[in-house]
Amino acid sequence: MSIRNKPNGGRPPAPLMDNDCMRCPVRAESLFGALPDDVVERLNNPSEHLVIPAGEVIYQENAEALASYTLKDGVIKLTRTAVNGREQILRLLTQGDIMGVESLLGQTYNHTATTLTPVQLCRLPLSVLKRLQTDHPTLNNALLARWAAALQQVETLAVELGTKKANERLATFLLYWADKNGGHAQVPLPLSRTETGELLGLTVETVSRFFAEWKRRGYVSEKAGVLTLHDREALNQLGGGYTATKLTALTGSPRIG
Amino acid sequence: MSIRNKPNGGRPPAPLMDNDCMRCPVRAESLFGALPDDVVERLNNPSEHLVIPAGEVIYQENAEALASYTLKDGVIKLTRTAVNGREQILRLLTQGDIMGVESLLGQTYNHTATTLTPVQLCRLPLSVLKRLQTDHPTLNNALLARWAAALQQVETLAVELGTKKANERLATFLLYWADKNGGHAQVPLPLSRTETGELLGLTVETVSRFFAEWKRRGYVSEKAGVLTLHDREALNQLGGGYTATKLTALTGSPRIG
DNA sequence: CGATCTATTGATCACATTCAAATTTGGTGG
DNA sequence: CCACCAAATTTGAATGTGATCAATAGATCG
Repeated sequence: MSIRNKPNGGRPPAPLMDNDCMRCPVRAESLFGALPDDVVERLNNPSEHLVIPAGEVIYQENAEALASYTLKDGVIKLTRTAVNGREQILRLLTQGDIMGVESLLGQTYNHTATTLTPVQLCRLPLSVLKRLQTDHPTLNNALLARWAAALQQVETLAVELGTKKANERLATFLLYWADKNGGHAQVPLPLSRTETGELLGLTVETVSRFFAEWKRRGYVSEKAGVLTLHDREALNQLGGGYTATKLTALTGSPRIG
Repeated sequence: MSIRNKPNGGRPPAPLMDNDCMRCPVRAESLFGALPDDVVERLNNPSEHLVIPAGEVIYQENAEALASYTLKDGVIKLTRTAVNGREQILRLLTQGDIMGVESLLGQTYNHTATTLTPVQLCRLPLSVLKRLQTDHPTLNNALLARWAAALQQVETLAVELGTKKANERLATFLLYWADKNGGHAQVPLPLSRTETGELLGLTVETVSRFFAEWKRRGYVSEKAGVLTLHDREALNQLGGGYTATKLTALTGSPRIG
């Protein structure tokens, strides 16, 4: 079984889902951490729980937006396609992240969302979200915090793309990804070489070459889609140092209930 | 007098400022388009009007945030500095844009804000903005729309940086900038060659070379900091076509008053 | 007018892409 | 369990692009 077929990129799976938002394991960190219990109670009906295999497209850039989603387990990439046809991965979503909310302000999705691992999603029709937003203005605080975090992430990506060389970008990304997944030396890497290139503005071959070199040097190793970082310091020096993004925006997200 | 010393990059200056938010020429398009008249009325005291020459830093990345700003006239760049010391311009602000609001969710500014032309600003202490946000939840809608627009912009930048070549990025940028400034053939370009490079992830020399070549070919000309586009089609083909960003998010911003 | 900063141009070099081929991996069914 | 296939990865060689280094020309401001 490939890494891409392991839920949550190989991490311990979230507890089994039922259709009860109240008992949702990601509720606290999700958007609805901001909503009172009785409101979340009534969410049961409209929201819909989905289990989707790896490699599926959840929605397409520019398609009419019908729903937003909360990612309960697994990894999803958000991409945009340039005029020349090349793809750019803009964000990688993991447990607790939301997507498709941008259509609150437009009619269409801004990205294509594709599963990189099997995924558990909670689907919320936009109509419901819009009503919630009207009825509970505090929800906007949570949305604002999410938007701010997304902006931070994409800004960081733009700085990487605009100021660093191939090996620096790749090294920084590996450290970032390990950090994001608990900071352990072992980390599932659900991105193919091609996808890693699409994130970092590089070709498959370039990505592959640096991986190969770093394996030779003993900086990293890889087995069954799980990456092991043996020499963070070496990568750190290559990447020019990785500093965790300020996440105050998210951790400080309001809990009203 | 260089272009950088012309307010608003050489465009007709905004009407003379007084300290009256009610008569502010950018109020409708500004954040406070969302606020009722009587509330804006009371803004007179706390908000402060500033006139600042070109080349000044308004605030620094990571500095403690004390105020947010509305840009009434002129051009400002928002930059972040990478670990290796190289700068990345993330956004260019023009009339009606706001900045420094990210500190609502953190303690510090996320960017360094530098004037590219003389500038007229409206400074609003964060304490006031926070109070407004609490008292008028609808303000969050306007903030959300701004944040969404900013995210769109930076995502577009990331796609440019990640998927396009030097000449494509530069061509696209020129078309974008002309479009943003009313779509006329003549456009003030308040960026130095170095700064253009810092926006597009290129060196001064590379930027200069393409400008030179395109001048030779008659695609563009330049005089006193004003760029003239003679052959948009040529640039369009180079850049792979420029499509205006969806701005529904902004144009649809709620007006409550 | 002279000093200083910015832009241009040229020559060389390093990096990353491209094109092509070989190899490995993971999944399939015998 | 092994053989086989398709897809992904790795590796090599050649090319092209953009960076770097260096020198000149031009603009701006006191």
